[in-house]
Amino acid sequence: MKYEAVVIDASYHEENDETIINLFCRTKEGISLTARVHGFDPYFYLVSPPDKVIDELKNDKDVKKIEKYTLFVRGIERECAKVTIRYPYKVPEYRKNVPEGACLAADIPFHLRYFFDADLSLCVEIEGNDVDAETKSKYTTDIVLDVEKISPATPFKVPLTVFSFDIENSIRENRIYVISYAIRKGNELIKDAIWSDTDDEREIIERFVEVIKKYDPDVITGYNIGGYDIPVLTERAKSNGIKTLNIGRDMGTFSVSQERFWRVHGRVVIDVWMAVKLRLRPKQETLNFVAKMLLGEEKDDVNRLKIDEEWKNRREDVIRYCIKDAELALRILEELAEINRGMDIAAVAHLPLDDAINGRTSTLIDSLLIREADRRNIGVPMNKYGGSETPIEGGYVHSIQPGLYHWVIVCDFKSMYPSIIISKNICFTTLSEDGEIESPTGVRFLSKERRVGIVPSILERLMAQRDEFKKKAKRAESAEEKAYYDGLQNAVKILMNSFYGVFASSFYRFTDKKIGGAITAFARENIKNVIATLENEGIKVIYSDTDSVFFQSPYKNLEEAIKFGEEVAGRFSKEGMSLEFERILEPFFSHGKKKRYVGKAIWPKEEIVIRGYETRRTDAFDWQSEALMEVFDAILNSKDEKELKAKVISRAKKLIEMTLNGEVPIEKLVISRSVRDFESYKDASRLAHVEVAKQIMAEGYEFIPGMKVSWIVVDARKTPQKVEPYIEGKEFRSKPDYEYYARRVAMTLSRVLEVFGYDEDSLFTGSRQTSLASGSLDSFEVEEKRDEKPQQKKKPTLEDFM
DNA sequence: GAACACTGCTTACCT
DNA sequence: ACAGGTAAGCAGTGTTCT
Repeated sequence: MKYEAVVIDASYHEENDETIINLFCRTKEGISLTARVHGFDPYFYLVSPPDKVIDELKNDKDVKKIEKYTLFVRGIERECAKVTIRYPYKVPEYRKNVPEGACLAADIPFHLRYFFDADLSLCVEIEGNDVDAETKSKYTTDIVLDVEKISPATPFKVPLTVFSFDIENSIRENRIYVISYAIRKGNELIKDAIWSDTDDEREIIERFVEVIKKYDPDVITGYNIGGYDIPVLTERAKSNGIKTLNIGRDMGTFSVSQERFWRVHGRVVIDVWMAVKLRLRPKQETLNFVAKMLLGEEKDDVNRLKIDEEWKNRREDVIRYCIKDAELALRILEELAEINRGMDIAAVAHLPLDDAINGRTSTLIDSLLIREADRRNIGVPMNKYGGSETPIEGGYVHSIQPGLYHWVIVCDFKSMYPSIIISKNICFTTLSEDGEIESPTGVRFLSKERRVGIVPSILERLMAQRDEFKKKAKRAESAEEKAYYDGLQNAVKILMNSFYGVFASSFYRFTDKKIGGAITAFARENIKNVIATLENEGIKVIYSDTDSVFFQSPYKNLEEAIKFGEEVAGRFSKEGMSLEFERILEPFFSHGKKKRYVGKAIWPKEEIVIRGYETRRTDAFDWQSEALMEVFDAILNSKDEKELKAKVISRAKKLIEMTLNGEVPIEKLVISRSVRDFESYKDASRLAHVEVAKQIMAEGYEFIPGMKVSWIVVDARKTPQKVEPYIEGKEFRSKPDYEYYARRVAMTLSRVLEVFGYDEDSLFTGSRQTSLASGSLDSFEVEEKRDEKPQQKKKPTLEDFM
């Protein structure tokens, strides 16, 4: 029988003195399948090993084979020994006895080592034989095969079974009352809950395990399961004398890898909270807040703080509430398309789904790079941990003069760092003192003619692949097909842009700081050259950040501005570097600080573009963001200075006055911030957000490091300022410090408004402004900005507005 | 003693 | 355990002005 399937997760285990690799799959037909691979042994390389070492290894009963290889290591060909051993778990023992740098490829997870060597990808074609009944009983999948033949298959999509769960347990004694679940299987949504009339906890857990076995899900998910539900389940199973919680497809249990990352063989564990944090960046991260925001639905009304009484008095409601939680988490995950995204990354990085979703960025790069290195007999060094080096210099950011500008053209280099790597042949395999390509840092790389770097060639391939997917998306005949290719091209883009980061990191196996430094140096040189050239032509360059350049169009009409933008973009696109004409902003405003601007895009589509400002920040309170937004609206839409002033000054004053008078809904004053592990702070005792986290824990609410907490400032005159937690659904009784809030609003608005002084010429010209005497506009004075070093100015105070 | 300047720590953002 | 560059708020400390 031949199966086409996606590899959900891969693991290995010992069986009768043999290491077996398990590939846990879901087939095209929707069958769950375990493919068992026999006969693959772990190995590593030793660089120029002394004869003595080889002799020792030859006599080692755990060493199966020693072969000679010539590998390219640190710039030259070296004699190496490939050492094949019996057990994967023994590899660390061998590598720790070898001097640094003399051991290669001894830190690659064994299941990935196999994946790379067999050149597999997310989608595979498997042929094999059914195993005997006894072996089959060790797995939960529909089919268990011993693999005869396996090969990569062209990517396809398979609907996965996703299992979301939620636990309600007693606060007093930790005991589990109910476990609910919501399962997506095809188009079906199955919802139910497990509890016991006699409150037999062991029975609840055992029935939960049965449900997992029955539905055999590919993904286990839930809201905050990593920090809460899984630890509770694991602990309660232990307390009940359950030896292994057979959740895995190999009947294994959860294991924790690095702090809060849970894994279980055969399934992908996804914490919806993590996905939400990453994709949505919401102001608050509670399930209720996110569900409301994303699905327009709220949780049922059960008081979790009084769960013991609730369970006694309104059991049905608690069960319903619990089911709803599991369902909401599932639907949020679907809304975020997190699994699809993971499948796309896995497909282009050629990894099992779990490694693509829960793995590190370096794993994605490893997957491409190690295969290519092996093909070309290039030694694969190990990652080097510890040792923090001096950071390399990053991107160039052009300082920005405060003001309102018109007809601003934005261009940016497409995939700038990957383009530089390709065009300058930057790679650890081309790094050489007698290279012909010299970076501004003085580091040299060999020309393509002498040696094509493996990183540049991989990136070139990815670029071509991305173009191909883009073409297919364009030609797609259905919306579904278009979305499919669009997902893949986006995954390739993410992958390409991840290369620079790992090469600039201090621990990655192929990293050399000289490489990362050379990339950014070329980038700075390039963008500075664009800026200088434009300025020489008399074009006013307004701003630039890393790979983008904002400049004023000499033409104040759409048709000619577009033509000009296209002309500039075309002119600076060369040597594989493509400058793209991104948009026209009319008008464009900044108060003179880098990474903060706002503009009205009029081409290619109409939209408001805001970067950096409080409206983008999750730690600003809504009232502050909304007030600033009103000001931006006025700035972007006023016909002239008079209209702007008429609109905005009195309105700003009014908003601040309202704040001072407490005429603000309390929920618009909520401030939220993330809180790390308490131990990680230098001095946690005076940080408002940390105090809030401690307080909500003391009140019995869930808090897990990394979570956002919310509060309201009630007295800012005290040091440290006095704050109180703000908890949804709980009435806030204290009085906010309205003066504090008014001052914060005043600060935010004045930063922007002080750009507009009384000098009529300076307004709406976008030209550099001259210093203005403050006049009847209260404190909205404008100061001259000179190059990099802005002068210190007097802080505007609340009184300035009154 | 209030006001201010400056530093260190912290978070979130931009590319 | 993918990078660096940047703004801004708060606490603490030292300095200056009143």
